[in-house]
Amino acid sequence: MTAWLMKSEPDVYGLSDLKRDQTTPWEGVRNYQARNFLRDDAQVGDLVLFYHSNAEPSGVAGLARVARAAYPDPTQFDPKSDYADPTSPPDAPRWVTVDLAFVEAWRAPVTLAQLKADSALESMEVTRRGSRLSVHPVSQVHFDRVVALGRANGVL
DNA sequence: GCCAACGTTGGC
DNA sequence: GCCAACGTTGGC
Repeated sequence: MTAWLMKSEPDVYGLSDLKRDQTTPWEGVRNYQARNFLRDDAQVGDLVLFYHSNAEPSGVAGLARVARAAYPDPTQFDPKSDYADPTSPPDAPRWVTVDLAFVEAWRAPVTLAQLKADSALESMEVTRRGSRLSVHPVSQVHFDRVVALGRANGVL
C-alpha cells in the first residue's frame, strides 16, 4: 500500500466535484514521472491526499481512494480533448489514468502554509520550493500527520 | 549528447 | 499578472 498526494485545480475539478460524482477517472496526467507512479505503483485501495493547487488557499482538501488501477487514458485519443496526444501509439498508449473515489472532505483545507510550518512535515515533497509533480507518494508518517490536521478542522 | 528556447505549473 | 522552477523539444 502506498499513500499519495494528487493535485488538482479546484476551478477545473475539485474535491467537491468528486464528492458529487463519487468516482472519477484521474485523466490528463501528462508527465512521465507522474505517469510511472500511476502505472507502476498505484493500487486499488491506496489513499490519496487531495490537494487543491492554484486555489485560495491552496492545500489538502480531504481524502480520496484509488478505485481502479492504471488503464489507458481515453482522452489521449480524443482529438476534441485538451489532453489529446496525437503522437501516442494506439497499440501502446503512452498515458494512463486511475479511477479515484471520494472518501472525505474537511471543513477547511490543510493549507500549504500550514504544511510548511509543521516541523513534522519538513521533508514533504509538496512543501519543497518549485515542487510541481502532480502525482507522488507520501510517507505514511506524513500522510497520518496531514490527516490528523485535516480532521481537526472537522470532517464534512 | 548538449543546451537554448519554449511551455507549463503553481505560489504569491 | 509575475516569475521561479523545471520538463520538453529540437537544432547542431
